[in-house]
Amino acid sequence: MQNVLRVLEGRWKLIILFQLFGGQVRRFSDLERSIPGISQKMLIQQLRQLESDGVVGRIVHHQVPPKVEYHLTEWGQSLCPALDALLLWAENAPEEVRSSLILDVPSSET
Amino acid sequence: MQNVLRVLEGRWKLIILFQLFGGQVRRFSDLERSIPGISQKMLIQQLRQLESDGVVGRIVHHQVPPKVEYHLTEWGQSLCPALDALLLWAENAPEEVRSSLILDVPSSET
DNA sequence: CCGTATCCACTGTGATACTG
DNA sequence: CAGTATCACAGTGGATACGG
Repeated sequence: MQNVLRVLEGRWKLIILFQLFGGQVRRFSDLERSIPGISQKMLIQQLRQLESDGVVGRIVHHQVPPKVEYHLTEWGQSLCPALDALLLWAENAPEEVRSSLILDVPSSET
Repeated sequence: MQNVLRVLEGRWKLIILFQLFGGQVRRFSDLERSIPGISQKMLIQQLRQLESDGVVGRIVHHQVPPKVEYHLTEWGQSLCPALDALLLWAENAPEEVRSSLILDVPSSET
């Protein structure tokens, strides 16, 4: 049990999983763009861990330029109900938590 | 969203939450005993964070000996469906993940 | 019983630069 | 585009001892 929960540990794991929610197939650069604040290193690291834990699958298309796609495995898919419940829970969060103390305002140009 | 998910980050958060599942009211020492491997420091630290994030409530009974009880707040209760789904997911985990590489065999006595 | 304080090691995370 | 390598740092986590 503890063992299994550790699969989800890591700052970006759940966020990544949400991106793959519902059977989506996403490219590396796609994920990178969709998750503000994540670095390539963290993205690849967490993906690799999820992959080796059997939650995420990885498909390499041998092309130029390279193209790699990620998706939920079957077991990963079975996480979706939990993800869904989590989403619902997060939406009901009190304001103090939502805004937290974390203010990252990436001033997008001018 | 990211902000809200961070409430659940931390090695013992989910495990603690599972102990409080379904409206249980548990004492400090009770929790400590129920979670093998956790230290007092970690238990109190994670409890305090959960408390200040509004997930867990704390009730002090001014007695000798002291008695403090923890429980889920209303918002914490609304996490239960997710916890439930997570439990179901964990039970469907492939064997490789369940056994993982973590073998902690605390040789008891002798 | 329920914490707090301190010390210390480790590992998770992040910025940056580089490669196939 | 996708990924690796390195370095540096902060926070987490663990052991132990002490206090109300």
